[in-house]
Amino acid sequence: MTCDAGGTGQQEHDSNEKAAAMASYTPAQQEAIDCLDEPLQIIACAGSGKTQVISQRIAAILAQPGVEPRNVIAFTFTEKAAAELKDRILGIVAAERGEIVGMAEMYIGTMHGYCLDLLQRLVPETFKFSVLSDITARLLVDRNSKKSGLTTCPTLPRATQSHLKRYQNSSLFLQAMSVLREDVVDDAQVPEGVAASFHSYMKLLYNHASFDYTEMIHLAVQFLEADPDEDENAAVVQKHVRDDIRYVVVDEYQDVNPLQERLIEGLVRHGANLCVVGDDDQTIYQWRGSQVSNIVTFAERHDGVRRVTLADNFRSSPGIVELGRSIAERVPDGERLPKRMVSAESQEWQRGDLLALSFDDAEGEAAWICDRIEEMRGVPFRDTPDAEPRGLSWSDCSVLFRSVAKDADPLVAELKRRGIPYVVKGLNRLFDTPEVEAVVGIFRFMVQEISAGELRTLWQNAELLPEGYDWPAALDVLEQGRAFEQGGRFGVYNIQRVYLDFLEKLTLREETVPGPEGRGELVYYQLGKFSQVISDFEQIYFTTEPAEKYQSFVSWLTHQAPGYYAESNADVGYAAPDAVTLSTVHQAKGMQWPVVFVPCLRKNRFPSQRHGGLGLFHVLPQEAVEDPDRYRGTVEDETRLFYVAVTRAQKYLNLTYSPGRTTRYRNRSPFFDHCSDQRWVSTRPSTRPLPDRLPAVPRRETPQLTFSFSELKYLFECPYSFKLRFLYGFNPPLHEALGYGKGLHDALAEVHKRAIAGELLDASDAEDLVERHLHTPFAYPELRATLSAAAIKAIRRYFATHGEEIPQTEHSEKQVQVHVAPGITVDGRIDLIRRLDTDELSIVDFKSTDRAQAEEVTRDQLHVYAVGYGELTGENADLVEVLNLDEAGQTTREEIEDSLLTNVHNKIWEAGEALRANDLPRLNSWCDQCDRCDFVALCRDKPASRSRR
DNA sequence: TATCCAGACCTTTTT
DNA sequence: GGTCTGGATA
Repeated sequence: MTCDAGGTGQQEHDSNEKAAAMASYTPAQQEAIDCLDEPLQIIACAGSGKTQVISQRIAAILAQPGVEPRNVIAFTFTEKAAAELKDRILGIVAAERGEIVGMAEMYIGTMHGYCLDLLQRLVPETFKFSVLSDITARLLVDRNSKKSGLTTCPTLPRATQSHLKRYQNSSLFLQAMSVLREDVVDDAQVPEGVAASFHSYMKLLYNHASFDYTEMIHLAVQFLEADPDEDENAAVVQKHVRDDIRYVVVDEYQDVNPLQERLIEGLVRHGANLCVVGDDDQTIYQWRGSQVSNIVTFAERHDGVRRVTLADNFRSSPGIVELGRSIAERVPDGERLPKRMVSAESQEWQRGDLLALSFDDAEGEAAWICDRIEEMRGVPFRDTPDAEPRGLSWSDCSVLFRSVAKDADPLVAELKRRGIPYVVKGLNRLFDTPEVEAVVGIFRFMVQEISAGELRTLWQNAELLPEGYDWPAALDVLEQGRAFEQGGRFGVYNIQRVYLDFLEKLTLREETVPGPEGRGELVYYQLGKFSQVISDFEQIYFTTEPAEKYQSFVSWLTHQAPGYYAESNADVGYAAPDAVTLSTVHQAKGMQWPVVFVPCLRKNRFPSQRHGGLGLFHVLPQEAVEDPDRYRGTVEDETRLFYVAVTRAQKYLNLTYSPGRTTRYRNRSPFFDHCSDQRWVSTRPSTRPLPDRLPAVPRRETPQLTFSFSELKYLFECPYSFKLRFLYGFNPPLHEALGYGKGLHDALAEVHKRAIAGELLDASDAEDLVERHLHTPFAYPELRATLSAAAIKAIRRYFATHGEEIPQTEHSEKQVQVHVAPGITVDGRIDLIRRLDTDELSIVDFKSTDRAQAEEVTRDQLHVYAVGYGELTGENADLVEVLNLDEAGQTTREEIEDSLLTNVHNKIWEAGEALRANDLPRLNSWCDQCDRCDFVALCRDKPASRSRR
């Protein structure tokens, strides 16, 4: 599920009223919107209404005769930006032309998501692949430290060590492995040993049926570039691109890396129109490989490019805009596109709005910031020139740090002391809390690193022992769990199981957490996060020898994991709190606030000094890479980052400095001095009284919610189980048979897709299909054999009972989408849609006995599919069927009724609203739902009348 | 005043 | 491993 909880900053939209009244585009904006047939490059300065222009242009594309939504692709950099853009486009299209059919088939999202989707729709060999996160990729490499090529990867002579080391250098290794695929690399310059490591790593990835983030795009690009006569998959992919793709829009083009550039080229090679949107001044991710030269040389690389510059800033006062411009112009001319941002004067500038102040120490600085935040509360502010003024509130203020982790502490302490509500983003400290220390203690006890007494002390100190807790029972879970010599299979020694059982026996529920009101929620959030930590680890180490597995887990917890997992304690739920935002400048990209603080402007911090340590260029010679400096970070990069920080402010900007504790950070940042010299900026606070206060009104915003069908299913079944699963992050224990159901689905998907293409498979293909699609990484050998035999049988059975209907397949894995209300969208795929002999159109959902991902399909869910299908095709299906692939399985078949459809629509809407209000209660009493629930032990006791299974 | 050297310190993060 | 700082030295 993706959700822009917003909460903290307003997205870069000029508010919805403006969107509605936006008959008035500037000439430049209108030119961009109208240009549909030439390659278009939009240079969008900060606050220039970029998202609105893109949305309007896409609406114009869709309004052309003969253009269908599936002909359009729009890439954004984050899922959040995608949700925002999608909602805006749907809004415009609905207002201009009412609902249009097939919107689910317009791709708006990240390039990674697109490539994964493309592969898993068109290339059967990839159906079983799953995606590794940074964390799980690193676990995989460390677990297979030799096989992955990590420890055989040589370093260059000037490094202090000759090879990369397990654990210590795995993230560097992964960076190098990514750069080798993402960048333009001169193969001749890559040391032989590194090339060999790369080969090993790729082999490991494919053997594990896993993509890392880079590989999704890399593989898609290979299919786009390969000779279609030589590669069947390439032919299929390229045919799809040639037939379907007519418009490609790329947002944040300045952050595109060379591999992504190749993807874009591959998609438009057959004549699709390309529009790129970006601002070279806001490139802040070079260190991740993005290449500014893409945007600078775009016009040279394409014929007949129309270039439109959106220079009007609708966000900020002239003071902010001019200050921002002076910062951008610190970057030498040759490195940026010429442009001149001007203020559209949406905000008024007054002397004293922009301050640059020095303090003697960090405490003084923090105290002043808090004073200023309190002082700003209630100050009249107009969101747009024609809006009624309202009083500023907490959520109108944000504090942007170069490094939250290093610099935010004094301010956090002061905010806390004064009781000002705040939200911190980007803090890497989940593992510092006593609660998580106590949880880690569980596993340190299991490997006999600490005694039972010490464990209990940890839990006491963390204040996590509920009233009347049963310590011996809880301890017994751990004793049992560590009886490794009993010789059970690895699957028996399930870490997640132990963890959940321990919490159960301790009777630690959200409401039994000791302490003040609200602590239960925070603690449960931490416990849920930890459940995720376990999942990440077990996903890679599940099949390791139990004793070794627990030992590895503990050392991973102590040495590696603390660096990975961010805690954001106030982020529970979608209800946006009225609070001051503390965040890094990076995370503030795309946001705006009336009041912005940029504190701790110290030399060596902002701009940040260059980093030492074993780095990328100890593995790859820098000559192998084009423009190696971008991986190192330059002053110009920091300048652009500072530019981003300053241009977040709409009206009030407070730049402050205080010396840091160490000599290194004692001096003022040159950025601070630059700003002090600008005439818009005052170096003393104004003594002029602030205008009369209004009541503080927090900005209202509607968070974007997008959920999948399965998430919706949980929300319908039991809101509290949804909360445990998706808000807190609890994961059920991994099951040994995991992957069985997915494999069956995938095999049948291939059958149906081939049928659509006119190729009919039969029972004799069953083994081959299972071989290709069944991936059960957690099964022990006998189980794997059993599952494989069962799958073959199930598929043969399917051919026997439904073989005749296969030619009547209309769609397989059809992507559908239900747009329930502004900001609430449900996404999903329908397994199969087929025409029956009765000429009725039927929506089919496959079911299999895969305990770990049992899809208890409800009538509601099927009707959601029906609604989605209706929105997609404009045509209503007649039936919904659940087809059970089990031996004894029964097929159910039901007519679709209009009244049910309306009902479901309302029900989704209600569920979305409840989610936004954070109203996710438990079911009233124990019921069948609870019997099946993985987390019932975290929720309630089993009534005595229910017998144990 | 210029130069040398020991010692301290070490960011950002989406997919 | 690279960079910055400040005190020691020429």
